[in-house]
Amino acid sequence: MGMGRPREFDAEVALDQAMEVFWRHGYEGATIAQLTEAMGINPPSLYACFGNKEGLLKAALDRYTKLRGAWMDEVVAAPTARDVAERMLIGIAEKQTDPANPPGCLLVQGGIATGTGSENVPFELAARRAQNEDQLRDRFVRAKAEGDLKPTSDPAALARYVSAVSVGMGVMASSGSDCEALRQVATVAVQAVEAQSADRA
Amino acid sequence: MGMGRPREFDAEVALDQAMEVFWRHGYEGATIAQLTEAMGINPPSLYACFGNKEGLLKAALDRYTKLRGAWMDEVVAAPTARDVAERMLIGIAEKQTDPANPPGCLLVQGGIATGTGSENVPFELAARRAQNEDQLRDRFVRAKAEGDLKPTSDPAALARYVSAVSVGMGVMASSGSDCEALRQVATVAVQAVEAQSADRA
DNA sequence: CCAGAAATGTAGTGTTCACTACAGATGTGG
DNA sequence: CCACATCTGTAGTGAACACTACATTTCTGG
Repeated sequence: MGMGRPREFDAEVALDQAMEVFWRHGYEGATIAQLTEAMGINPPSLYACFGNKEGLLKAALDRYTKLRGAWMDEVVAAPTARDVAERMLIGIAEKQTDPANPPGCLLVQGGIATGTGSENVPFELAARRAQNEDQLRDRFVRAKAEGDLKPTSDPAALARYVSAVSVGMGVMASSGSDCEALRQVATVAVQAVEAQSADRA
Repeated sequence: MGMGRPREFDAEVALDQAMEVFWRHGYEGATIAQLTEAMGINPPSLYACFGNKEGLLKAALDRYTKLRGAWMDEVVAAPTARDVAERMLIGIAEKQTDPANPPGCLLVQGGIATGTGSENVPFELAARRAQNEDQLRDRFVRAKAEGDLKPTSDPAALARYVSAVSVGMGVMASSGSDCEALRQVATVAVQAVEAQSADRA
């Protein structure tokens, strides 16, 4: 009894291509047509190999986390907690803007869908968030002028930081974190602003 | 020449309902059927009043930012930069987990689509992110045991914090922020971890 | 009370989507 | 070389989607 016709494509190479599509367009924004084209195969091959669209995503996530797992191991190998945080966050800044990859993180971006015809919606949302950031920056500029923030502080960077933490908390909340968890994040986050504040008189 | 039949629904009330649907399901995840049902109107009324789905989203965003604008005014009225940050971030922790509203922030959640049949994808992504957080927490527990972090520090909260900042940076990157902007955020963020570190010997 | 203007409800339209039936191709074991 | 198992390409399938034609209703101005 024969073993059947062998597969004509490399599953790992195909997964890399699928990962890129999910990364760039999100789970729902990625269509089977886009995926099969990027993977260089036809729909029946995709379904025979990965079950369905969600199975393909999970396989791509496995590959993604495996690739990043090696990097995370390096991160936690840093000598101090401070250095761990620095290595991780600075590394993320570089990785997530590396033109070799789609921007952002698959684990976040995968949930952001930009189906054909509504690619501008994410930018519309980003523009609204930027308004908040501007308002914060103006306030921090004033704080610096008043001597409330250190002369060496960067009000724009601080505003961006608070805005980024807010966004992170928003994603956490939407995936089920409770108020206490968010409050813990907020409490820690405030300490960075405190570190930029002038000493009390 | 008559003025036509008057509208039978209140546009602002309908917008509130639409905002809730976009907030809960994201832009693409929200279907016209869901929107019209929540708004208590039929599709032709929706299109006559708001143009199309994207027009409805923008109107809902306008209403959302208007509602939050009042709150942001209170936030920036705090006496110091530190208090501004605290008021904002603690307030967000409470608002985004308030059961009266969908979880998270419309300005972020609007871009996260969970169309019918794939509601579990965001949780799948969240679970993968939680793995990273666990790894960080373990590392920070060790750091505390080694005396690297202060005895009063909370390793789990620190890990959640670093994870939240990472997510926020991911969203920023995906909406166009460059490496330098992210690096600024990272640099500020590290200072909160530094504040929890024991003094150098 | 009547003519015109605008909103409403019903019932679709064409398109796109994830997914699959089917026939042919290509391999292995006996 | 033959029976069988598995992959491949073509060509669809039904369902869901955003959006709309149309007839009807409800109002205003004269």
